[in-house]
Amino acid sequence: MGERKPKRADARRNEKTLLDAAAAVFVASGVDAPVREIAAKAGVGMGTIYRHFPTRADLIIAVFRHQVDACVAAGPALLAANESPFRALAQWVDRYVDFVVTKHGLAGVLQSDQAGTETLHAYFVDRLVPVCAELLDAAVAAGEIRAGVQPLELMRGVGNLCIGADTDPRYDARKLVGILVAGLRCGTMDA
Amino acid sequence: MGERKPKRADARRNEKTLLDAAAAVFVASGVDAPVREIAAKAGVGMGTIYRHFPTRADLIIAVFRHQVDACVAAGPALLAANESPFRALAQWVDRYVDFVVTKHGLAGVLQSDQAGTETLHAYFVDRLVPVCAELLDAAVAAGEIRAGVQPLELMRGVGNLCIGADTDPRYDARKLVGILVAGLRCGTMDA
DNA sequence: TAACTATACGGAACACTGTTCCGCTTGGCA
DNA sequence: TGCCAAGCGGAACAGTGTTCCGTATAGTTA
Repeated sequence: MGERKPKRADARRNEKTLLDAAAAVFVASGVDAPVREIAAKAGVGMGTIYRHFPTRADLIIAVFRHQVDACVAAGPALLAANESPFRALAQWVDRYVDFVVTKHGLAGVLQSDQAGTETLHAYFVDRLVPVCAELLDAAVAAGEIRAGVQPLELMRGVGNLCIGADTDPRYDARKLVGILVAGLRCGTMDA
Repeated sequence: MGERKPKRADARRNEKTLLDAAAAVFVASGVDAPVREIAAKAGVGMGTIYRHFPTRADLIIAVFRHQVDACVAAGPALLAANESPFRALAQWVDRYVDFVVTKHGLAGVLQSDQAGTETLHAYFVDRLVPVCAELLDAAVAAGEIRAGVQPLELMRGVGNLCIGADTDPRYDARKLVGILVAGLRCGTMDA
């Protein structure tokens, strides 16, 4: 598994053109830009875009795949480089937030329960949750944070906090995520 | 100010019918149910629904107005009833979360940057932020939480954390909000 | 080089949104 | 009873994501 059947030359060329165009449009108009805009930017018809990327979510995944991979790789690296697992976790979360916040509207698309988004959501979860789990477990084992927080919960919470950070300058997602992470240190809330 | 010009009898009747239908549909199909579905449920044409509620957001506001008012009223009450302003804040936030989480998709609509949602967003912010500010200030003044967190930030953060809580049983918004609130107690994060 | 075919392409068409428009109906009054 | 502004219904519009299918062509074979 892994190797794709070699496609026709024009198909390969179009796929790359589309990825470049999508990346450019995502930066310029946000991740929720119309598919037609991307097709137009690439100088390609609707059929072409949908044969290469069966759904909008697949295109988004393809564009951000490398950055997600980098984030996944950063987890163990931070854990190895830090004395404190908690600091590794905090830094990893910061890195993830930086990634999400700088892509206009990515956080919104990620959490939207619109049809067709399940693939995208699942991709991020599948890749990132295991890494988060590792960091979380290490921090718990070191006694630095409370136990009982699920990795999936934390990832979704962080992702959610990033929503709208790019459209409202009064809303500082990094700050709130910082507070959330700080909250992990305190014991269960005594309300 | 305050008193509306008296409308025709059928208009008043339709307005109430629409509110009831909308409330029912929101419960059954979520807050993002199609407008047509609400019109159908009310046995009314599209024109009628849009004359009474110029935009989807206005209808949502009308349906939830009472519950928002109740939440606004609860703020000062909790502050008066609690020895600790922090506990008042925590309880108030819990109450808000309960409200938002039990309305399918409300949190999502609230944060969506879709066109036409500004009114809805503005309504919630205008009503709730002052209350939040009061509680927040009191807790800061009592030295129970860190300073420097803006009321708007906290409200948006809490609202964001509620997104998707109704569609994924593995995601517990109340728990995460609890962690966020707990994070307010700790000093600035020492990453 | 010429023919042939699986592969790929373009873009019109579809289904579904929120919203607007306008001809028709009707409540309430003279 | 007759009038008409207020109100109504629902077709039509504009903007989504997605599908479909007739046409063009890359790559192979004669």
